Amino acid sequence: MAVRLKDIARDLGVSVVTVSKVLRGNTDIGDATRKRVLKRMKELNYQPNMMARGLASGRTYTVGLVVPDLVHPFFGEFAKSLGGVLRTNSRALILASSEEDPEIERQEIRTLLNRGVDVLIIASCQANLRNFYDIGDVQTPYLLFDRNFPHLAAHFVGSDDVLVGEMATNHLIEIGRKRIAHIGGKNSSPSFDRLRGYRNALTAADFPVLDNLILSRDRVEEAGDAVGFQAMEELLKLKPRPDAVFCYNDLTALGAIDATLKAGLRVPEDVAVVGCGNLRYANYLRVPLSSIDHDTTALGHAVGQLVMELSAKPEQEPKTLFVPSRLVARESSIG
Amino acid sequence: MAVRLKDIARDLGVSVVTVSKVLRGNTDIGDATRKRVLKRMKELNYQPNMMARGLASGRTYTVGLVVPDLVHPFFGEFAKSLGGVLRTNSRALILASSEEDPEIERQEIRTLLNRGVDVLIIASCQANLRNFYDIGDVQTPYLLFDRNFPHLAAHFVGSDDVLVGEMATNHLIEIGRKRIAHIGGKNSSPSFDRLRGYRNALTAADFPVLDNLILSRDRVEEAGDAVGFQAMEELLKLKPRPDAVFCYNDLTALGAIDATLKAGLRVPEDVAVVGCGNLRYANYLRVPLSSIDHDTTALGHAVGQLVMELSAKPEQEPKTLFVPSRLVARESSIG
DNA sequence: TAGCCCAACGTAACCGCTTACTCTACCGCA
DNA sequence: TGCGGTAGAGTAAGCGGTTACGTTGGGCTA
Repeated sequence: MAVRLKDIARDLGVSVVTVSKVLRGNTDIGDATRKRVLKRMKELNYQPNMMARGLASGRTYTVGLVVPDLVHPFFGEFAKSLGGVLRTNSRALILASSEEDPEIERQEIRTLLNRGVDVLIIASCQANLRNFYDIGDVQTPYLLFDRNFPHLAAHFVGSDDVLVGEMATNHLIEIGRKRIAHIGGKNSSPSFDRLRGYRNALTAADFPVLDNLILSRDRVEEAGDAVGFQAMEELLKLKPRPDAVFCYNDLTALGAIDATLKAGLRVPEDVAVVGCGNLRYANYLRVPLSSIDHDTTALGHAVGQLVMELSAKPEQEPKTLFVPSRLVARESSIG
Repeated sequence: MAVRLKDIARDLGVSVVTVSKVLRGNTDIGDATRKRVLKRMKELNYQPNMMARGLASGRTYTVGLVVPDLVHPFFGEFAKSLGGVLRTNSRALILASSEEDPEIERQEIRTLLNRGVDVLIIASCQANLRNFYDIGDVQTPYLLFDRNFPHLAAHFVGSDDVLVGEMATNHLIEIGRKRIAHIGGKNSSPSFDRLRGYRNALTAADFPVLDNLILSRDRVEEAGDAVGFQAMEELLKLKPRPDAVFCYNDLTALGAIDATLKAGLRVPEDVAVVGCGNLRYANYLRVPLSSIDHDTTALGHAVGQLVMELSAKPEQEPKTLFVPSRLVARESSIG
């Protein structure tokens, strides 16, 4: 059986409360007693029972994370980075995957709240704010990452996706492309914002924003390659056809490149492609992919930081934190 | 504040125990009472407090998972698949990443045990059994996956890695290769076993097993591409040089292919390459990669299954479960 | 020397739920 | 008619901590 406070108290002839106070660094314990208690804890390798502590104190030293898809390298890297921060702060991470299904997401959020997580971290796949709202009856602090709800006064940590869209598009402009298309997503703030960035960049360069060069598609996260392939096929039918495309993410870009090559065209000579996410294997692809890198590690650290702040002081003015992104140019654009 | 059993009991004029019994499906409650209780639970959207339940019952409906690296798609996919099974069984998943560091791993295991997980799932990065052993003082059931300790009587779910090695090597033999090399790992059961499979296959085909064609390297998981690159450079210096290589994993294979191409040789004409893991992007690589697919989804399901059995009946004869793997041949071997 | 305060520790209640028993009718049966 | 059995409920005691207050005794001040 595990060692309990009671065991230590008995061994030392003090009360459980005294031991508990030592454990939590309470100051009203004498130095001699404190040392004896600490010594005995070491000896017995005492480990507090988190459930008991959680029940009594209302704090669990646990944070919940809900992501849409663990397979997505972005979320994997994020979880890893976040986990590191939490570990050094003695917090455990309860993980839930929503599989990009809003209903599952709500269920998972409920579950995590029942388990009494101190803070909830969510990359929500809800299409809109309303669906998300009914987590609002709890006072557990939460923060959004990657995907934001613009009109929700919540903490947010993520990329500045407008900037991301601008960077990618500007890059294509700078390498001399004239007809730049965009294959985007739907129903998520990164989709909207990257598209907005794309428009901004074109406008700033006095390029026309052509509706038929903008394709917004569903399922870009789960089946991006197929979606990108099909979207690119459509774009290539246009006359004149685009000479560049900014894709919502790397998977979409892979599909787009595939379609381009299958059509007998060259990347980047005929069509330059920029993706988003900078996946680990970008260098080993048929055409090494130019991509926007999100610095997921920094993102994880930033979120971890905020989580610690929130668990110390739950009520705070909503903060928005942008983690800088950068373009990594490879052969798909600068062949 | 959240709804408690007490609230429901008060509303209905029954005792807390009665409500608790209904909640757990205890049979000694009358039908009328049961219905009233259930109705009120629905109305108030009652959600049991897992910490209280855990504390009182010793069962938490929580399982702990320790993986070496979340970024590795294998573990990401596994966690996703497992998470699905657990969700349908109302279990939560606490995730810990050991970063391939044995010390962190032990720390995480301790943490998870303190939190009272019902079952512990581990892909251990301990180099040997001894380091792993001191989790043995607890009676929390645990199961190993992916990486086994041959002499530990523990539950194991994973691939039959000997078979994996044989399949990969046989494939290379079947396409007519004569000098088949192996770039392998160190200190993990998959490394040993895949190497053994490689030897088996060669021997069965009356091929010599040449030591200079076998390179066992550290860090194949975290930095596989660099490791593979360097190892391949070495192999290519041999005279005569190998005409095929079976790599421990896909990342290693990517590095190996890279080195081969950089040396001015062709894949697969001069050197055929087979990897392991069948990563999602295998099709989009410079040279689409032949690889052994592990069916991670099935693995997750199998583990989930066993977890449920163990949480119902913790003491069981250790089981070993192999999930079938299959070869997916692509251009890196059958160009 | 009375009075007070504070350091150092203890008491009791409680967090929300489960577990093992106890209690009370009421029924059937000999 | 009396007894045991049983269905349907309740009681009490924890699980291992924490929290808000008490309680001590000794040193200091006036």
